Amino acid sequence: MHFNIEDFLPYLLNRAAESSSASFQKIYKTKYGMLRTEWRVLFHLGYYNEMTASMICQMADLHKTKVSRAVSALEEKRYIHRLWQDDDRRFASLSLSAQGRAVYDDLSALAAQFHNDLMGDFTKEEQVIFMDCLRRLRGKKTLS
Amino acid sequence: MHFNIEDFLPYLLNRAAESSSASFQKIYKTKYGMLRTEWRVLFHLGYYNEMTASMICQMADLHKTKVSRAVSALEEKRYIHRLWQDDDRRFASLSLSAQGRAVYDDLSALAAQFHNDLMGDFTKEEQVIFMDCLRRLRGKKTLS
DNA sequence: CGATATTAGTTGAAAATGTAACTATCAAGC
DNA sequence: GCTTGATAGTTACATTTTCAACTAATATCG
Repeated sequence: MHFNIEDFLPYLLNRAAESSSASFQKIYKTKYGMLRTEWRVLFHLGYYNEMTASMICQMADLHKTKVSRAVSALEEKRYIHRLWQDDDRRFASLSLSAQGRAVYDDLSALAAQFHNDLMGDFTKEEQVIFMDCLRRLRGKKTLS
Repeated sequence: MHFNIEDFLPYLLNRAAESSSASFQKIYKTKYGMLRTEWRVLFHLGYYNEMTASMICQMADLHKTKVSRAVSALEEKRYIHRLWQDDDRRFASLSLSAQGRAVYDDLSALAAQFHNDLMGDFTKEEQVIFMDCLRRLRGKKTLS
């Protein structure tokens, strides 16, 4: 059984992920002082409007400590509101502040543009297959 | 311009990369106590036989401090030899020890199997396109 | 040769992450 | 109501990573 470095899927995926994230990371980092997890939380809230931290954990497959810290950081930056629920006081409902919404609007527009730039090299057919493979891979755990 | 979370390529790539790395990571971590960078360095040496640290930095797109620490760790585990060159005493030629080679053989066989498991869901045509897209993406830096 | 610039690699401090233990609240069974 | 067990989220500590400064060796240019 031959093993070729450059063809090893997890490695290829990581290289592609790192390389594709790198330049976009610079944007939200320098422009808004956010870390990657903060950006992830922000765009989940921007997209779904209202979520609890544990919902974000599930959807984004992030550990609760990471989300907890990101939420604190975003709250300190005044990008989100945290509303502790009366019917179950363990939960807090999270949502974007007006300022956070503005940041989200700016970044999501850039993200969409960035996405299109990346995809631009591929034919329509390649795009469909590529995205489909990625989606099917996400969540799959082999050799457990 | 619409922005859909689940379709944002860097996010999809990161999710797929994290998920596909997670279970394999457990193997080299529990079985040989290695970190990801150490595994990367190890398989580069296994594949290319002899490299300097800076060659690994270039090929694997890793920062020199990360490689430096991984090399020290691998040397401490007696998986690699470090040979300082006489003609240019800044360089050290790195190579696997017999023990390191054995570890590499074991892990690369598992890696090949793991890779095939992951790819197993895709048709031959999908595989070709998918890998091709990944390779083209790696190295591309947009919106710089 | 001697000054300056590069290159290979290391190290220390600060930032970020992961792990496990923790608090606080609610739910279920008795 | 009271005990036990789950769930939401935080905190403390150890491990990793990052960033910048560092040493040591070679290269370049006068």
